[in-house]
Amino acid sequence: MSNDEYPTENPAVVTAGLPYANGDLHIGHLRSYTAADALNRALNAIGQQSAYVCGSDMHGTPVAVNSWQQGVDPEEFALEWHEQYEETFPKFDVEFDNYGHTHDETNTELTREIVCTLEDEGYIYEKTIEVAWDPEEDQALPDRYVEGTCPYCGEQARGDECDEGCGRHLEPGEIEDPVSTLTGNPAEYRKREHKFFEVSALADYLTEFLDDLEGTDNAQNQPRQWIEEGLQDWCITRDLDWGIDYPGDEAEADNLVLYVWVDAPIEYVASTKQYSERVGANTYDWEAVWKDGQGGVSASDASGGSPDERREAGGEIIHVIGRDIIQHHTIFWPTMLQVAGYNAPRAVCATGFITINGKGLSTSRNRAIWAREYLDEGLHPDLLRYYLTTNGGLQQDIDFSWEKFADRVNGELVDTLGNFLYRGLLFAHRNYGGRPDVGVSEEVEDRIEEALEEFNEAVNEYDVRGIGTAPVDLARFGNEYIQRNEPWNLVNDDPDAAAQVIRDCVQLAKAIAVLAEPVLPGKAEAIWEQLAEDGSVHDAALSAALDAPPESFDEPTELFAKIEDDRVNELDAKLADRIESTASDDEEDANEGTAAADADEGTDTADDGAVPDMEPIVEDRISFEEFQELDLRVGRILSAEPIEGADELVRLEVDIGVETRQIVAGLQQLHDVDALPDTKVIVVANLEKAELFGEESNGMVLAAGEQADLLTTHEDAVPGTRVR
RNA sequence: AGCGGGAUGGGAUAGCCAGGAGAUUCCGGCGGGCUCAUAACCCGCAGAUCGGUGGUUCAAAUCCACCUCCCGCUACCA
Repeated sequence: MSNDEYPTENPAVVTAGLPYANGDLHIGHLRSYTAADALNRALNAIGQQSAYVCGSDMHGTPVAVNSWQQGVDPEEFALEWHEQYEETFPKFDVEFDNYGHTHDETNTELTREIVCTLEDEGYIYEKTIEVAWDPEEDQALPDRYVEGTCPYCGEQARGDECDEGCGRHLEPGEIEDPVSTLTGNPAEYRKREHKFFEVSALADYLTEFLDDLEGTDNAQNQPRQWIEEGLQDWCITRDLDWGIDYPGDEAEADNLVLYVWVDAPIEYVASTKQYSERVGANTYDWEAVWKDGQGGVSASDASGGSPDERREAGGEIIHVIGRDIIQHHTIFWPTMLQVAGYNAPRAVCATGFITINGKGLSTSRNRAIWAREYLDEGLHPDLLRYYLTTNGGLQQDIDFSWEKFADRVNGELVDTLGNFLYRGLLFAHRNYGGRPDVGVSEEVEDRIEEALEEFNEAVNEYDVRGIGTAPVDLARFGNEYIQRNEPWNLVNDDPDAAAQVIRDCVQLAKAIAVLAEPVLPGKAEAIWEQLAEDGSVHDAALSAALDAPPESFDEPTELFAKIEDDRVNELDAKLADRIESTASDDEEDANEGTAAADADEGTDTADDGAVPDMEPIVEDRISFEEFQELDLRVGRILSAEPIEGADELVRLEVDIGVETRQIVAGLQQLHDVDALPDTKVIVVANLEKAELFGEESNGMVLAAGEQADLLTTHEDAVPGTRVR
């Protein structure tokens, strides 16, 4: 690659993060696919050769677990999702030049080849670790395939994480009393050889890589921190039978499969390769992009040449991803590429998250706008593309609500852009049958050139928002221009001047079509047709914005329709109902009170700040007997001292009458520790023991809220008195 | 708590990396204009000490330090 301004001499590739073949697509996904799609289209428009590739991520434990639970073959399971994605993307005009999947032959072969190179280069080593094993099925139990007891807190936990207890990450082999989630049988531990990729040896390379990396700030700053903290080597194999077999006879016999994050990013390369093979290397050469265009590089050449030299030669690799997978794209992936002798990415653009009505998107709570649902509503894809790409900067979190959506669509697309095009072209058609036969005025030509320049700058800064707002800004100018010149009066007073103004408007319309193509491809094509232009706007270069449109064209039609308030309310109500019903399925009538109120009032007051930051009262009532299970006692703090190395934790000796307990509490920064002794407190005496920072905590001291306001007694109840 | 990302007129956003004109645009409010156009469009007004405090500088929204609050990740939330 280069760090030269686009367009460069090298071919470019834009990739979007692979969708995981395990669930429906929603607007969170769509945000990065539409952004990357727009970026790719814009690159092409400014004359940069560029391809847009992606594919479905088929492997990994979740697919294995879910398909197994449904009793279907994992390949079949994942392929079904893959096919759905493949059908859905074009409906949003997300046009991949190639869309493959990680289980196809190209990716499988390429992955094995790359892993072999990593081995040959000496960056892979074996290490024996203990893994859980189901003796009956004679199968290893990675990650979520095993449950058991957390060795730290005694809670029920998953193989890789104590998810309901202390939250600790668990290394393979740590969990006690392991049980197979497949059969429910007790699992045993077996020693297994696994492969590790020596990421830690490449810290210097990564630092250098990050210095040149373009894209969003977060993709550059986060990994710097991880490097400073020290990089861990990366276990790249799993005991699974779903995935790409680890190359080599011995490993294959062992049933070792590559960790899903090894083969997933390689799909970027594989997908580019498939595209290249389909159109021919003369048209698009994947090796020129990913290798260095010098006819392939052997591993030894790769490590020999300086990174700079290899960069100059290769293509412009641009990754668009979600913020949650920065680590994979800025640590693991570039080190793999480097060792395997491939080119480094030029840019990593990490998008922010999306909230719905101000709350976090949650697929399990059904708080999401699903891709299919949006289409079923009959809404034009360009509307959502526009909203998602122009609402804020790429790395900003953005909020979605139907109200905001309608607001932007109506104000910017309908009133500004749509209305300018319609009034201008209608005027032109009625009075001149098309484009008046005069040249463009200098003012308008200058303004269009300025717009093209801004567009070009936006592309160079990966500023998708700027790409999307460029046509709207130009339309805004158009409205101001036509208003200022009043051609409807000039038609009678000064026909030549009128013709000039309308000529300018027609040119602006054409420029808008060209500028709108990346974000509003469907609507841009419609403008193109209204102008009776030949060919497709998708193939038009940016410079076409200044070429004269055809002399005659038909009566234009309105490009966009307003989204009326009723429609917004309807969409909003549907969303609210759906979230509501999902919630009630889950937790019965936990939200009964508010649900009833909402049903009557519509959705206006549903979520808005009516309730301050207080947590709602838990609606599920417990019985008196259940309450009795809590053994609450009055206690008196005898001593308190900070725990070394912990910021908040204090070790307390508490007299609870029958005995003295050691209890660890998070009070250090909220209380004067020296003043704690002799304070009376309320203790949960029968809470199970926990270990924090190596200290046993035998019970829990009650305190209210963030400030840890300690609960105490009002009169003189003695330690040990039961609270009821 | 550590680390990232934020904080800009009533709401939402741009500008910050490469410091200097009246701080951008959208929604909303007020007043006016136009009538070609989808009650659309245009003009004007009100409204921001650019989260706070210091510092660097001739000059700070922009750079530096510290702090406060929000959002994520991680977590010592027993």
